[in-house]
Amino acid sequence: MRADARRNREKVLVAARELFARDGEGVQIEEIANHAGVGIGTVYRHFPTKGALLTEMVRTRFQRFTEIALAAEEIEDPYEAVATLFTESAIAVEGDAGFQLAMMGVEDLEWEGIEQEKAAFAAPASRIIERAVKAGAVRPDMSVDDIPMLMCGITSTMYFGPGGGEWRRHLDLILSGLRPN
Amino acid sequence: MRADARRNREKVLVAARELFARDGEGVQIEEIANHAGVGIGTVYRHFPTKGALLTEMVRTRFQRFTEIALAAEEIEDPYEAVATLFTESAIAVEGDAGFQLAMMGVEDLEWEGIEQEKAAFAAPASRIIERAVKAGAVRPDMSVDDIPMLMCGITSTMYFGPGGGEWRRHLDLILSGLRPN
DNA sequence: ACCTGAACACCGTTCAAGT
DNA sequence: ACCTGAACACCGTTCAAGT
Repeated sequence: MRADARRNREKVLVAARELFARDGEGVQIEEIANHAGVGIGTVYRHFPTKGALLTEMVRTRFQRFTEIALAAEEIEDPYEAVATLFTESAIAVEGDAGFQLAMMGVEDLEWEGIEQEKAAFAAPASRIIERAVKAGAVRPDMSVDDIPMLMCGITSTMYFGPGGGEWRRHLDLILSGLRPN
Repeated sequence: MRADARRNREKVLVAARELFARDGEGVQIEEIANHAGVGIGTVYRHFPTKGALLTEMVRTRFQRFTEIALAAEEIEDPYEAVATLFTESAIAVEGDAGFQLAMMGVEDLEWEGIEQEKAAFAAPASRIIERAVKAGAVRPDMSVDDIPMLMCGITSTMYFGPGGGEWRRHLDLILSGLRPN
């Protein structure tokens, strides 16, 4: 790839990241192109469809969840590790439409190497859950597979209520639902 | 309103109900018009925008939740009444994109008399919650206002997993999160 | 009054012309 | 090789002509 092409690709990504975080799926390609200082054609040269560009955003966001899981794993208390995993992920999602799509869309979006990235998240996340199960800090039937589903539910609720902060209560209810008994 | 106009309006609603339940927000106005056997202009004569037509669908769906709440109120066991309210609502939502929008969109959609309809739902629903709280069957801080939020979360999760039936587990976790302690 | 569908606007996408 | 933006396609919406 030519140096200027690489630079343009990067400019598109930066612009898309910013506008997408602010405006969500609604951003127009032309707006992204203007903001990046390139023509629309250039955006399409690097990302064949709008969906492909969004997918690239989601891919980047996704890695952040893995970092959060790795950090949460360091927490001593088994239950606190689980609670932190959920809470930190939710905070990352809050106010960034890019993250929200990442959370709501994980099930349908596809990209090269998605399996590895899912596995990279699942590894620390399973260890956190398993430890909490063994310690009796969460229901014995809890599994990693519950995480995306529950996070999707919490995310879907982020614009609820006046301040939009009701998701904290939602999270609270979920966490209490994960406790044993 | 002229008799033929009224008939046309009804035909549009029937067509919209069917196609909207099947295909969700994606249905095209032209498709609805064809299916109803009228011109596009007629659809627009009765519903000024696509959003207005969708809102009308949601409004109809919404009343169903009130019926469910009234039926659930008849259940003797205070906890079962709460569980049934959630479960029946979720079943109604499942597989009908119209209901799903009703659930996901309650917070932003607006229509004439929405307050009364919300109140009509809130009345039996609060009685159910209050009774369960007094009986110690759910957390003492549970309120009617939690219902739309939680149902929105469950709905957002309806296409998860292979069969799309994982929402039952989600509901299970939520219900267990609602128990006292 | 109400119905109809050609025409317009908007936005995602393509591609011929340019460097 | 890569960039550009005029042109095309699609779909929501309008409105002049018809009954």
